[in-house]
Amino acid sequence: MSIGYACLAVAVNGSEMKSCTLKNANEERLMSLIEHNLSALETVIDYNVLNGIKLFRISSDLIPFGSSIAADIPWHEHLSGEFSRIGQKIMKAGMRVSMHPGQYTVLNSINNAVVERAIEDLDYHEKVLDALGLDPEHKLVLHLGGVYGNKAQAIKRFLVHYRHLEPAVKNRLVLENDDTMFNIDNVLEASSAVDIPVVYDNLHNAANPADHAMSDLDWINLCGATWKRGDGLQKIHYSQQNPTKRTGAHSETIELETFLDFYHRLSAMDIDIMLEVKDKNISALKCINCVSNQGIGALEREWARYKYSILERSPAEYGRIRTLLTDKNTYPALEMYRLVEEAYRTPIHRGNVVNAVQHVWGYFKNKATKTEKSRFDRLLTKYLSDDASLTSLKNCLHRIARKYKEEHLLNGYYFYK
DNA sequence: TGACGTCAAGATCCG
DNA sequence: CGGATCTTGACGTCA
Repeated sequence: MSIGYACLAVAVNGSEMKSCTLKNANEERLMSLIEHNLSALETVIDYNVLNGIKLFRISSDLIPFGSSIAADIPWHEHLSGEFSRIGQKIMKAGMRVSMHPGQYTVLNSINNAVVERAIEDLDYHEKVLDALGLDPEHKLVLHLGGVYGNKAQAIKRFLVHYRHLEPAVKNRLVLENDDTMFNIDNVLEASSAVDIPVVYDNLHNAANPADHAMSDLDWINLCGATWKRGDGLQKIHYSQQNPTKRTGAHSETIELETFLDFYHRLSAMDIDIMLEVKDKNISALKCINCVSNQGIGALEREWARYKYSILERSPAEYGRIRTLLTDKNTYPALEMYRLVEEAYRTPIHRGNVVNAVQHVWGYFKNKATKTEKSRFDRLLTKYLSDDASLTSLKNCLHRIARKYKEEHLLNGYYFYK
């Protein structure tokens, strides 16, 4: 059982992907972007290994225009050493990765050109996982596509096109229910015709349920049967509704209570859970640390990252968590994250913000230049009189932290959450 | 024709 | 000039 997150890591220095617009793309530029992105990927993989995260989705943006203009660039040969090194790290850590072509990859389109591009896109994704040297347990997640007024026909067309895919692609392909068109029943029907494993997405199911209602657990059990030997553990997507956005929109963070309730209903099922949530690795670590004992050290590392963003909201919670972690013979993960969530529910008060800002400034006050100090002072004054946003004040500190390479601050959540 | 989702690039505005 | 903030881009379907 692994819990993971998708595509990008928050507050992980050097993990950012780069891209360019189509009109600025040329072979040289793309190649340098690819080199950069591959190194960013390695940074994320290293971070995952270090933090015990064993499930991760690689961003489709790894190779910009990977299925169109970059398809002619032999990046996998130029960078074969890097790819296989990263792949080795993934395998050695027992990490499982995946990729997920988005809503615009439509294999069942009624437009042949769109189908062609979908095939090229799948080939591209397969090429990345292949370059990493990963076996078919590392999956490619796909949606069925469009309905075009006739679901049965649309599924039929998907199956026809599916049968013509490269075997390597077929070996990795898994299908997911979507939040507007093909519900989990539709996907299971398509799956049964050609034996494609099915990824159950709980929020998509809530937004777009099957005709006959069943519990998450029952659907997960049904989908479990579609995962065969060689496919690896059954995989599901888990997310929570964002209360301020449209139905089906992912939440900012995973609420522990709700997640644990879901998780415990799975009881002893050995499945991989991909979280789809805005704060990515932050929620993944929270969930991982709460479902198994990762050692008090893991909690201490988390506390080091949360520290100033908790202080910014609630000095009381800050004090409680500190006290909680003093006994090194315990593993108070649940209590710690409950206090963290409580602090994040606390409305932000200017006094607490300034207190946290001053703590962070403490890292630089002896080495900052005159200009940096006066800029900081000026912004702080303006913030106090409501003439500057908290964001600009924190961005100012973030810049200084980058300049002086304050890893402790750069790896913390303060500048990001 | 706009909305949908996603992220970073690009453009523009501000002091 | 640097930094903050808005807009665009790239993808395809559907209302």
